[in-house]
Amino acid sequence: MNTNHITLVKGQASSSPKIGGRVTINDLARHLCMSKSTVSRALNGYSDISESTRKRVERTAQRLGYRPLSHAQAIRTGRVRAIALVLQNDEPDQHNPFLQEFLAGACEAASDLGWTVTISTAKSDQDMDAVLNRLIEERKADGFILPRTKVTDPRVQLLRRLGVPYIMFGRTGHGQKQIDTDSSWFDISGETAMRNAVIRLVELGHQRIGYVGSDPKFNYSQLRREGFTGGLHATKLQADPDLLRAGARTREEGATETRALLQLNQPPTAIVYATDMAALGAYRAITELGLTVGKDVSVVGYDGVPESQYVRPALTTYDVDTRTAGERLASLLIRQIRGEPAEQLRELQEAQLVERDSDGPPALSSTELAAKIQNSDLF
Amino acid sequence: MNTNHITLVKGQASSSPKIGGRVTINDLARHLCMSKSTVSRALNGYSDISESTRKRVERTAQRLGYRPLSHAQAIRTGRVRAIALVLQNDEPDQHNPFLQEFLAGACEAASDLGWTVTISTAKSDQDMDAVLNRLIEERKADGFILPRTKVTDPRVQLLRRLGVPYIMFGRTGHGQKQIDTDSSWFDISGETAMRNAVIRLVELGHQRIGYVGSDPKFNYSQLRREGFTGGLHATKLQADPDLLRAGARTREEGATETRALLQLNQPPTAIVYATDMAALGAYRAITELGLTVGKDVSVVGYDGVPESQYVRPALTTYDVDTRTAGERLASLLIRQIRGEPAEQLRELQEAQLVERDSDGPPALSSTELAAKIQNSDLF
DNA sequence: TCCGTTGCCGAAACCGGTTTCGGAACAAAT
DNA sequence: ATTTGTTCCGAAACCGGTTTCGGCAACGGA
Repeated sequence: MNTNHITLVKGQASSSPKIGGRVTINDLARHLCMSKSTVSRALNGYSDISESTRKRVERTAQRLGYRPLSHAQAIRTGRVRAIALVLQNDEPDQHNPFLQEFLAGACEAASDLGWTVTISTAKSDQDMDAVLNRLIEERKADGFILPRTKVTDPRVQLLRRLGVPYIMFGRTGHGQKQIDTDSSWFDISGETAMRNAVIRLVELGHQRIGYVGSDPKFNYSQLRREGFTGGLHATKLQADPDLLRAGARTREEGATETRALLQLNQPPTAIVYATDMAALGAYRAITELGLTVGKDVSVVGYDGVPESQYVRPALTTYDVDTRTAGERLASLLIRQIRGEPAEQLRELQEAQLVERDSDGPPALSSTELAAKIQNSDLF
Repeated sequence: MNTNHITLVKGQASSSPKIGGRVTINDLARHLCMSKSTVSRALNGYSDISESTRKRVERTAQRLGYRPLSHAQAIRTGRVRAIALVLQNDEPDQHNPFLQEFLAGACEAASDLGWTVTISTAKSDQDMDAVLNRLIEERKADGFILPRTKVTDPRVQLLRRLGVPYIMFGRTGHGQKQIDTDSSWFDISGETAMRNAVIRLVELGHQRIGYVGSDPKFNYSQLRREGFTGGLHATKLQADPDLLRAGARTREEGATETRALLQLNQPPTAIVYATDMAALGAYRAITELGLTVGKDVSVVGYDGVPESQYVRPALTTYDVDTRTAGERLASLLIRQIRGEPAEQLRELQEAQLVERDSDGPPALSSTELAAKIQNSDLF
């Protein structure tokens, strides 16, 4: 009777201020007739709780649908169980067709572990610094995913200085020199793709192969370019510096660089592009010279943008699995936050060749091609 | 001397457990020699704090760089100062080129007010329910932005039932019947654009104008279709049901619907598309029939996807300012959470016509066009 | 002069969790 | 029969804020 009376009174006392029907740790403790400290430790796997009570707590928590508020935990633990993604918004040709898939991957991975993803955007490098600082000061996230790693990346410097966990999408450093010895990263081996592209084209019979790179400030540009030259080396083709063009960030620049290549005395019969955007720009340049993509000039891209399957001829490219990238990045970052050493959390993945119609055996030799272009130029 | 001693001791006592150098409300109160409750009320604009002390508190807070932890506030207030965006991921042709701009707008608006954006993805309608429930239970957000409003939207039902603030990107209901009398929304008037497209084409000399709609489950599809028929009505053109095609969700379906239209006995000399994707699909269908886009068949799209400016001929379309949409949505939602009545937080914006090369005066009459198509079909 | 307001602030409770600390109960060792 | 450990749990402090409540001082009115 006595206990009954007590529970009744307690029940009343607690039910009136309860907001939104949430069940708190106090409700749970009351239900179990134990202290809330025991409940908390049971749920958090402390070793000084007996196996039997732990089970009991877990079952009841499950049954009552108890879910701790991450921000209530955060006030003591300092962890909000959230990771952040800060997008930089000042690049040209901003439309990123992969973003949704990337987010889907990251969100799913985070969600499976009971974490959430907060997102923010920055307009410039300075703004990026401000945004990161704000998120850190207000502890809106326990760690950061850094997309589009630059060769020297101010974000990395800031986060490392503050000791905040982060993971890069892309490596820093290239060639032999691995600059970051203590960062974790996930990346897709663009250099392998570029290398394979060269080998593929050589096997198709090409002798002169051009290359159009991407924005040199991003680390992947360096890597892809090295992959390309590595491919030349592997196939014993000599590297003609005239055939190496850098820095096509947009479709238009891709067209411009392509024109430059095709107007050489010895134009390439095939061109490898560091990005699909540049490759798509090339279509126009090639067509305008009266040439046919995939016959007169072979084109190979990289990224696997959706448009690549719709252009005519469809673009042969190396497809990047962006969804998996998001997934791996989130999951690796969370593991890092949970204490695993950053330098052990690294993964490299290959891009997938998608063979389509924009490349094939050369229809003409470089010299013949030059003549044809010379001709069309007269108009 | 005495005070000096005290501050020293207190400073020591507080500096040792201080984590990450953050300045807390206790630090601030100590600095100001007042109670933390006064500090809190001063910063939150309570009326029982004198103007002079409020100023003093604010200045010192500024100087010391004090920023309250939103999750520490949340535990008492129930507000985390965050809005959520849940993306649904099961649509075909998933690549949303606008997402980044949309996010940029939303993040910037939120950030300016000191709020953050958390993001999540759902794989299906049921999953959407689960994701929303989780975010609400764990109070990860104070309100939700719902993109791609459906005609009957389960998300709206759930959130309304739970009394959680939300704002729709798009209206529900169409025609005369405004179903939601108490929801807030932001939308772009697709119906006006469709209507204007018809008027524009009629002024160019077209008599038979076709329409290819979008996925009927989305509310905007209904609205745009009504806009199109409204345009016919306004120009005294009679509405031929054969010329109305529904439900092209992808490029391929856009091509299919276009073929169906062009193989009518009296084909349209111009076609209006509810989405650019469908319009881009039409290019192939039109070309395959030996016709020229912009001469034999005029094409007008809607959305303003980046690709629309790169196809040849460049696509005339109605451009949607997605960035502003994100900005307005976030800012309206936050105002709603802060207490403004939802039904007063509604905004409608117009899409911008971008005149390009895919439409023009009809080269042939409908009958001549039919003959030409008949001919090409023989091959 | 006394009293009732009013303005302004501090003390303390509170929010929902985590973590420290100490002690009860029991078993094993001396 | 004590001592010494273990095992396991409760009480209470704590995290960084907000909010309630009460009280002191000054002020105005009678």
